Amino acid sequence: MSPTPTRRQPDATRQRLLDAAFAEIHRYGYHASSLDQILRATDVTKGALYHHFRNKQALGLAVIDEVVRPWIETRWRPMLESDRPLQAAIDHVSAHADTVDDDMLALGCPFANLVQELAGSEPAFQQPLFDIFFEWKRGLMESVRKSQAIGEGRTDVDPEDIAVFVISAIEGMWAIAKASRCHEQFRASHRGLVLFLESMRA
Amino acid sequence: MSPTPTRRQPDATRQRLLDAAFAEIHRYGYHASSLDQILRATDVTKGALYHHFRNKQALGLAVIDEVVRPWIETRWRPMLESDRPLQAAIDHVSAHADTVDDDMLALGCPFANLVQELAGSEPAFQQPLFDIFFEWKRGLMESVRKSQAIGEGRTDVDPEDIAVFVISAIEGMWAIAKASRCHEQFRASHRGLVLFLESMRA
DNA sequence: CTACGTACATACTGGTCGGTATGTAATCGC
DNA sequence: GCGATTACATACCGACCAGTATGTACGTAG
Repeated sequence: MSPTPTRRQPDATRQRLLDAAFAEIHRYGYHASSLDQILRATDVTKGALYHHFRNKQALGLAVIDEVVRPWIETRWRPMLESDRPLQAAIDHVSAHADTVDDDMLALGCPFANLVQELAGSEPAFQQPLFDIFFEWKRGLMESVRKSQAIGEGRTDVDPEDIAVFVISAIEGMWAIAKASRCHEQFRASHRGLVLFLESMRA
Repeated sequence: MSPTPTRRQPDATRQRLLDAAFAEIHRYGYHASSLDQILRATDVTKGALYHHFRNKQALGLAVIDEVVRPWIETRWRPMLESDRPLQAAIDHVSAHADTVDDDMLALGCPFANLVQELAGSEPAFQQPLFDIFFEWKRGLMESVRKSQAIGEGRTDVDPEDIAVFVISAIEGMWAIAKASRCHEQFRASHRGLVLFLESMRA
C-alpha cells in the first residue's frame, strides 16, 4: 500500500526547483536569475535547495541536462522517425510559427539563450551545451541522409552543411522574433526556411 | 595654435568608457558587466563615469547606439551599394567565415548577444535593438528588390521573407559558432547560406 | 522503540553591485 | 582676472547576491 501523503517529498521538491529554475533562467538568463527568487516562487527554503544542489551552477547544469536537452530533442526526433524526413521538416516548419505564443516569442529559445549567455564565457557550461547542439546536428544529418537515400532529397549537397545551416536558421529565427517581438517577422523567417528546404528536394 | 595637452579631455574620456563598456558587454553581457571593472580597465573614476552617463542603462544604450549600430551597418551597407547585390552577398558570405578570429568566434555577434539578453526583458532596450534589426532588414530588402529589378534574382519570392530569413541565418550562424566553439561549424553554416543564396538566382 | 540518515528550516556572512554625496581642480565666458 | 560651469576624484551607502553554519523534524532500517 502506498504511504499516506507526508510532508517530505524529496523528488517532488527537486522537480519543483528544477521547473522554477528553468522558468526563471528562461526569462532572465542564468546570471540574472536569483536563487532567492526561485525559493520565493516555489515556497522552498534555502536549506532544501542546497540539500538538492551543491550550488547555483549545479542547479543550472541540472536544468540544462534534465529540462533543456529533452525539450530540444522533442523538436527533431519526430523528423528523424518520419518516412519522408524532408517533407516532415517542411510540414513542421510551415506549421511551427503559429504554435508559439506571445510569451514564448518574447522569451526566445531556451537553448539559444543559454548558448548566447554562457557558451563563450562559462567553461562548465560549454560541454553540455555543445552536446545538445551535437546531438541535434547528428539527428538532422541522419534525417538528411535518409531523405537522400530514399530519393526524396538532393544528393549534391553535404548533409552536415545542411544540418548545421538548418540549426543556425532555427536559432536565428528565435533571435529575430525576440528582436522584433512580432509574430509576423517570426512567420516571415519560417517562410524563408521553407523556401530553403524546398530547394533541397531531389 | 592648438592648446598644449591638458588633463581634461571630455570627448576622449567618454569614448574610452564607450569602448571599454562595449568590450565588457561583448564578453560578459550587459547584466554581468561591472561598472567598477570598466573603470579599472580605463583608469577612469566613478565620478567621471557618472558625469558622462546618467546610469548603467544610459551607458548601455549609448554603446548600442554609437558602437553596435554602426558595426552592424558596415556589414550590410556594401551589399546595398553593389551593382549586383546577390553576387556581392554570395561573395561576402563565402569569404566571411575566415575573417573572424577565434576570440570573436567565442564572443559572438554583439548585436545577437544583446538581443538575446535584453530584448525580451528590458523595455528600455527593446526599441533601439528593434531599430537596428529594422534598418538591417530594410537594407537587405532593398538589395533583394534591386537584384530582382536587374534580372539577377528570382522574382517569385517575397523580398521581405528573404531579408528576414537571411538575418535569421546570420544571427544563427554566430550562435552555432558559440555553441560549438569551432570554426568548421561556422564555415559549414556559411556554406549552407551560400547554397540558399544561390537558389535565389534568376 | 531506537538510532541514524535524509530532508528540510532559519539566521547569518562577506563581498559586490549600482548609485550618491561631496569636494576640487581645470577651463571658459566675460 | 573672476565667477560659473564643466570635468573629474574620493569616500561611502543600502540592496542584493551566493553561500554557510547550525539546528530540527521526519521516515525508515534494525
